[in-house]
Amino acid sequence: MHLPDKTIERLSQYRRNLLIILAKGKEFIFSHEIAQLLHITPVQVRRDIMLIGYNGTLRRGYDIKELIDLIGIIIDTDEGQNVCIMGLGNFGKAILNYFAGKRPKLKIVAAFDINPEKIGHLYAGVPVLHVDELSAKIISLNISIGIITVPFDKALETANLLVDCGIKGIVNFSSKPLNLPEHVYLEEFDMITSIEKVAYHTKRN
Amino acid sequence: MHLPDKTIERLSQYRRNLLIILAKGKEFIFSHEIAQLLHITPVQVRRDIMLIGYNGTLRRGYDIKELIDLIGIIIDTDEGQNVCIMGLGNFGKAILNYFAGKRPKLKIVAAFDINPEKIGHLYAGVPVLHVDELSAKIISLNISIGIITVPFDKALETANLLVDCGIKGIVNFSSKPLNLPEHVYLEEFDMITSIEKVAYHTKRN
DNA sequence: CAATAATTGTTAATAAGATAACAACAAAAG
DNA sequence: CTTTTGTTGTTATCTTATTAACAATTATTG
Repeated sequence: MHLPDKTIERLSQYRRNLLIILAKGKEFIFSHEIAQLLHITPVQVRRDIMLIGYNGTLRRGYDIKELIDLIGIIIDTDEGQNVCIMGLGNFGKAILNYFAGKRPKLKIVAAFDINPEKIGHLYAGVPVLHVDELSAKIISLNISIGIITVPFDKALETANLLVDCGIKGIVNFSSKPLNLPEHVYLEEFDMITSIEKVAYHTKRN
Repeated sequence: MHLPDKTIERLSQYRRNLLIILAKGKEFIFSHEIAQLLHITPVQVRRDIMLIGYNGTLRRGYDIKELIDLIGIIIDTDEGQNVCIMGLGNFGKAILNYFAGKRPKLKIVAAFDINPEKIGHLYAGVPVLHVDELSAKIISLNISIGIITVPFDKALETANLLVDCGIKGIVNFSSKPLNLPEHVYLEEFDMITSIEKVAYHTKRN
């Protein structure tokens, strides 16, 4: 089954919002209610749900629990995946705090840095290790995803390091465009571009 | 002149990379060289450049300086725009460090928080103020763009506050989907979604 | 000086994504 | 029991974005 990229993004958001709704005790939800949560159209919600092969009940909507579970089956692996952060600056810390314990199937198990003052401690419950240990730890901790938050000029070597260690996917927060081998999935995440985009759009009037 | 959204994003990236190349003393650049920097196709580069109405010289390529300047005219305003950060957690700090002095036409002039220990100090050269001052400062400092880095559950009220103060554009890093009036431009920036997207794509094999 | 290679600018084709339209049908109302 | 209303699932349409194709033309080579 092929799913469009944008659908995957929305599924992630559906799930997060549905978890909150579920916790409030609601059991069923209509497409237009989900749409309202994300500020998109109901058609889009229905289409996404169609694409993943789920069926709601007419005039009752979608079973929230079932939908959450199905999205889990699509996005996560059974055993979950382990993640590491490259660079424990403010950015890395922000992600760690943010993530800590929130996604049971996506665990940040290590942060790597080169600053001796940081190494050996825990941050948000996650051990901070020296980059020299990367290779060994990726294997022993079974890490498949790396998040790059190092400064611009270290990004390239960090990415290469991860690739050499057999990483499967990378999220790059460094604003340095990366070029990875085909078998490594890359998600670029460029803050500056986002802000400049807003600058452009706020110009007119 | 209407420019596609994606073109704007790439222009921002072209400029940043061209600035580096220019600093190295290079004067002209071919479309395929720019393409290589961002790991996209040369056609796309040429098309973007066409859309902004710039002309290179055949077999010499594009004048780097001119291209940078033109991108500046498109993205920036003459006087520049002032930006504030809402929330001086790790995320806010990361952005401040990152940005400090880098974009002359896009200045972060204030950070707002509610923690009394932070207020009154400077961080990365930027004054940290109490949110109560927001309304006054947005006017006196002429702030037109706000960056939201507060936690999930504070995001909504923070956004409303900004809107009420007449902000023109918002970048939302909070993972809480926002719904703003039409006249306020919104850029959502969802870290968790990015990471989950990578999780999805690294599943297969 | 003629032929070849390289590179831009632009139009045409394809692909991806979003929106609209609507048939099917269940529940509610009369 | 019949009609109306609301909601899903899906196909068709429209829009946006990317890629391919190629004419025009300048520099380089022989």
